[in-house]
Amino acid sequence: MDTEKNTENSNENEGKVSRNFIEEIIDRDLAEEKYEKICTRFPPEPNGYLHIGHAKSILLNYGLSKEYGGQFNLRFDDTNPTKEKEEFVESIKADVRWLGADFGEHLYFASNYFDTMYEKAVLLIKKGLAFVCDLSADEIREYRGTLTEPGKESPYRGRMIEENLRLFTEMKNGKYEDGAKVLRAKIDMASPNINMRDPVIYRIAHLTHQNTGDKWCIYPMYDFAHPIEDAIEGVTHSICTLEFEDHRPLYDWVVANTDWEHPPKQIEFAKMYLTNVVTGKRYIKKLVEQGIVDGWDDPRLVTIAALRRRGFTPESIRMFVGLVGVSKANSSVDYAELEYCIREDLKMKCPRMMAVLDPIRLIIDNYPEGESELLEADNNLENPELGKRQIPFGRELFIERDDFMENPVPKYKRLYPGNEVRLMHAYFVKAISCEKDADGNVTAVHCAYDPETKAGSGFEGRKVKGTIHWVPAKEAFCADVRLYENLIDETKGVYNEDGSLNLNPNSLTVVKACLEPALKAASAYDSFQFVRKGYFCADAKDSKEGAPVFNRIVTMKSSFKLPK
RNA sequence: UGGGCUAUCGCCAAAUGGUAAGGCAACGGACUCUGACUCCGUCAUUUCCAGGUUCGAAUCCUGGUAGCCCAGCCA
Repeated sequence: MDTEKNTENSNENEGKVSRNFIEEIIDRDLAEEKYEKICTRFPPEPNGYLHIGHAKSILLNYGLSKEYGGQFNLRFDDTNPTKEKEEFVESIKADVRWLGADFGEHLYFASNYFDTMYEKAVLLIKKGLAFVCDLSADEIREYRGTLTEPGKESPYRGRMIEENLRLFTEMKNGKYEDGAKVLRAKIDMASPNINMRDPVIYRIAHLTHQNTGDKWCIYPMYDFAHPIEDAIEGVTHSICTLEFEDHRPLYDWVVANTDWEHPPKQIEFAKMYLTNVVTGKRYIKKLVEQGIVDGWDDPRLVTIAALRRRGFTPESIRMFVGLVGVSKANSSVDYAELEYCIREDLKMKCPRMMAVLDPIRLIIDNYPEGESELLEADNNLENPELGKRQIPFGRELFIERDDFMENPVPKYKRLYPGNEVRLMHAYFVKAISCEKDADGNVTAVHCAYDPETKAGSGFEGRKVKGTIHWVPAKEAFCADVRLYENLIDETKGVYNEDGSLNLNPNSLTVVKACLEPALKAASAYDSFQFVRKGYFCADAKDSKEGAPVFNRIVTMKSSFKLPK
């Protein structure tokens, strides 16, 4: 397993011309012998499901640890019991593993460090660098000043160390109500960086924590807790997103004043957005809570769970993350880039079955009535290792409605009266005529086949320009499948004034599709491709009784546009 | 309007004073048992703008402009 991963990694790095800015920082640190071994971490708060944006962070951190022979930790940043749920820690662990970021034994919880954090807070008080403040939340906000004006000092700022120590102990012991007091770092109320204006580092909250239960009624704030968590674990490079840049001075202040032998260092990179997709945990959460989507794994979402359900492979996501790179410029990556990755990954490794989404009947007039035969087809013509399957073939088939045109447009090379095409894995057929209903819609096409042209027979007599897919009319079975043409449009103003969401999941259609019999053995095929239809996802949730369970994506570029 | 950060092709993204990589998308063409795949070709005389320094600037300097982030006892 390990060797497999290593070769994978080295392959990915092959041909890599430049290092990203984080690698440069690490190279420099290593050259200066600041660290012997590097350690990175992914520190989610367990308050939702992971999405594609997190995948970038996970894989970045994991990749770095691999590249430098270091360590990778998964640490739950569970310092705020109001938001966190057990359900989410399980899903996050599963998703991280699924992505291939192996954290081994290095699974940690920030809440397990509460004792140390408390001691470090006491240490700050003893150093005269922290004080207990009785101001209310509103008062603290007022005293903080604004973006353009400095703040003013809290009247409690000058409390004696002994008093602070006593008060803080009392806070811990539950003597005070929520909000009555907080512990604040004593830094600089006039700092142009608001984070440095005596930030709150501990608050009172009489809540049961999912991990520590009722042991604590005071909880550390992110800015205080995070650097300590990193330091405790020996994290060397604490990689986070851009919005924490302003917090770095505070991060460094905490690290510097709480006495660590090997201080960690924070590095920020830009979050990744995908075009036309709702990224962002808060928005996804809203969609789920408002019932606009089926759940956290609704295939229209870009949560890891949804991508998995829709058929994306871990490999494809790793490729994607590698392709988009890391920088400090805000960016929105085209969804096509993700699709490229899944196509690329699935191309060789999944069987390609035939399915017809919008069927019309194809009648082979010169095929003997009542007869049928079994044709042998490669599951993937580019990869013989995937084996072969048998497909029943007979006088009547279904083909795709738009694979026939009574009056073809210029350059059309599929079926039209007088034109001959190949039926995939079968014979050449030449269209003769068509039947229509009262509204003029084509309902059936009559054609003649040439027995000489059987697939695999080595027939070289003549060539055809088009090949179309089909399904045997008698043996094919129908299933409801869902089509996801597009995800959800992220328009401006995702939220309305009243807090409701201004989004429409406009992209889901349930379609009756005719599937080839081989798909009935669904367990044998966990993925298949379907051509010329954009992408196509069959999802178990809406399948009718007896329908196979598909859980894989089908994606293919559709590139033929009818000339106007 | 205080502070922090960022601007290189439609979208990502390299280039670290030596003459604008690469990928996605797009567009031509070849091939084809799916108009896919594959292959070949095209796609920034110019790096947000304006000046300056230099033999030489995306890179350095000066001055603008635009975008993102920060005033939770959230992370």
